Amino acid sequence: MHEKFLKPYNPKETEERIYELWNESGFFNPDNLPERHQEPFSIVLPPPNATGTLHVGGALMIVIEDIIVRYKRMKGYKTLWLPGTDHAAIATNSKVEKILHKEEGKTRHDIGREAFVLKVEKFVEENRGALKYQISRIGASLDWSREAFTFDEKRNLAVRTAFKKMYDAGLIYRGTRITNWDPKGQTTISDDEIVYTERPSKLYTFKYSKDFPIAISTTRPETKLGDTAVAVHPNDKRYQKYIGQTFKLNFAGADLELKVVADEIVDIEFGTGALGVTPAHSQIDAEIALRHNLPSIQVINEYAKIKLPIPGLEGVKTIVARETIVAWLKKNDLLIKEEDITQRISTAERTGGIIEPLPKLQWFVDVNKPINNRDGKTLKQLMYDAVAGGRIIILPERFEKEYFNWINNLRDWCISRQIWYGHRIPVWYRKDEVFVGLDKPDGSDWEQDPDTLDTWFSSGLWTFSALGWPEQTKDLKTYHPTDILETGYDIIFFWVARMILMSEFLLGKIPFKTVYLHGLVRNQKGEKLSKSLGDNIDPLSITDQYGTDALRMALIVGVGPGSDSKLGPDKLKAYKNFANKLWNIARFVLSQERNGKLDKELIDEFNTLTKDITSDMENYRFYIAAEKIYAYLWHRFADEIIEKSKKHPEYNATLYYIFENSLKLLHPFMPFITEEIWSSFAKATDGQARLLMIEPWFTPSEVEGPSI
RNA sequence: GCGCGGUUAGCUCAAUUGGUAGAGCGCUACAUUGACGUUGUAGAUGUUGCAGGUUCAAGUCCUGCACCGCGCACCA
Repeated sequence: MHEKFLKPYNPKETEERIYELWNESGFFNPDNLPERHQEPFSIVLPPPNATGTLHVGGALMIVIEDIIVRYKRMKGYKTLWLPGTDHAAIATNSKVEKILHKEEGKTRHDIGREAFVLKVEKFVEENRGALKYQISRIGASLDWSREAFTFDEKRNLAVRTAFKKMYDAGLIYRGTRITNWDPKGQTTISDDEIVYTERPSKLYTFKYSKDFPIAISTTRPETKLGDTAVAVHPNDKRYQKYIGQTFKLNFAGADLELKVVADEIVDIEFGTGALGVTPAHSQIDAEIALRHNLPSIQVINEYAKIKLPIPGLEGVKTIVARETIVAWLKKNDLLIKEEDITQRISTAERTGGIIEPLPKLQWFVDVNKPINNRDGKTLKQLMYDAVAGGRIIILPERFEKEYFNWINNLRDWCISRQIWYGHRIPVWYRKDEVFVGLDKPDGSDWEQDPDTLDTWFSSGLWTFSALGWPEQTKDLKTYHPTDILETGYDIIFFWVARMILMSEFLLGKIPFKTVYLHGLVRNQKGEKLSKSLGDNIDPLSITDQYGTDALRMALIVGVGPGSDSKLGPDKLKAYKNFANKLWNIARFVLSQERNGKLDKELIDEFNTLTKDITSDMENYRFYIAAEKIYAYLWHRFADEIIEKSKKHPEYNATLYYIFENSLKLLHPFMPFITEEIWSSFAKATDGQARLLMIEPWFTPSEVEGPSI
């Protein structure tokens, strides 16, 4: 017996060595797998943010995918798991801006676009290495030779190509719309990047002036400086007589011309049943304005300050302006009511800035335009059909409903951002000319659009851009559509839906066959782990303390797809003990001579277990499979079968047989310790050193003869 | 408002298509220098949130309710 078994299992000493062994074997790369691996199987890694560090949620993602990939590889598939990182435009941009401000007290505008982008790129490069190390420590059997980055040369070509194709099909347009403006990040964001928070607020009911006959309610009196109409419901008897009339008046220093219009969208029950229409600062109001051909007055600028040249208000922050106007209303005896309400505030996901709806000239993806070469279907329909038609399965199933619900409410996707780090929009302008193409057109005076693209635009291409698209590579033909997309349920809209959109339109194919969604990992109190709370546990510190295999088990066991889980020391300790138990089982088995014949009854029992576990693996019930092999090894094999063999050495051959094959079943879950133990057993069996990682998955075979 | 999930042992959670409610941690007692960073043996704690219904049989299916959480919409 190897003397290593005389000491307790030491994960620290083992893990890096084993990972190196796997890496050097070349088997992470499907091209190097033995002959029996023919049928392809592929997963692309959801690329973690290049500037971030791996958190426990990221570790869960790695673990689930590694389990799937290791299982498929052992089953004999030509298995590719493709790694990459995401440039995460807004997140990275704002992170570097923060650092710049902290270290040099400067903004990006102080140092200029070029210098800023260089700074970001340097920062990203430094971080990617650290991230890659973290991922490998979790045991990820990723093919690093194919590593991609959402912002490298090839992916940039993919982005430009995608933009051009969509533009040519009329699916991308430029227009002035009410957008979600983030005053803090100084950029627009998409609807999905908004996070709602509740806060106490006041609902003011007032009259614009003494002579104006209708009172209205608002939570934002300061925007009323830009009102151009008052809308009422066509059936509302109270206001019938005013419909169509126009009133000129002065409101807090602003000269307003208010037309009374009738619109179905107005809720008779709300407030006074009349709605002050501010076309420049409300989505709904802009729609009303469009229907009634109303002018639009912009009140607020990009810094959330009053833009109008009104003495005492110009340049004042919106919140201050609100107080000023309320005071003016009170002074002029126009304020009728002031109620306390809870208001839902829109904030920007990345910066926390309060969203200011502003009319801006931006680029959009049209989700409702019929597409010629897709039977006149819209992008919305393409997204819908892929899932509704069963070509893509979402697990757990309930998320399919959320997916459909999201699509039904989907509006055009704003894809341009005013930040500097990201894929530059491939559009050039010269006077009144607009050129959309892969590269700058010939001739002078062309200027490229200063904006960059929403990071999810490039992420949406990931399943095929990572495989080389637009070039028709061998990898693309072999591995696309990918088999499984595994990610957190929190980015189903951001990412999963956008990938389906892009792949369906650009390739006419689904990007993946199955979507497996995992839940959030929470701390022991059940709170969401967040960086701001400071409890964002580094998975590597857990690995150091308990071993990676224990971390993997603790993350997996008892956690079904889509459900949130808690991670605490108790669970980690339990699986650390299991690793040690396994180590001692190995020590005991190795100390026995391989005597006797196989016992039919015990082998039959083990065969049944194997069939169960295999079926669990095939049906994505990893959390159950892991628990079964754990319970069997400890409480059946160690507690009963080994104990029995102590009095009956003729069982020893059976011990070897079951334990060696158990290592295969356990390997996807606890790859390090099983590989380490296997190395001692493989030699004991036939003197050949083989990696457990590419051993064929155990297939039950009948044992002849009676039980011992 | 529309929709989804949860409610099971002191705690954290399982229970694959309906078939005697389980695990880990914790707790109690006993054993043990044992292959074991201990581990093993035995044990206690449950009207599976509440009220009905279907069924030979319900944690699981149906109806209603309560509480916790989430998504989307509205948010003047």
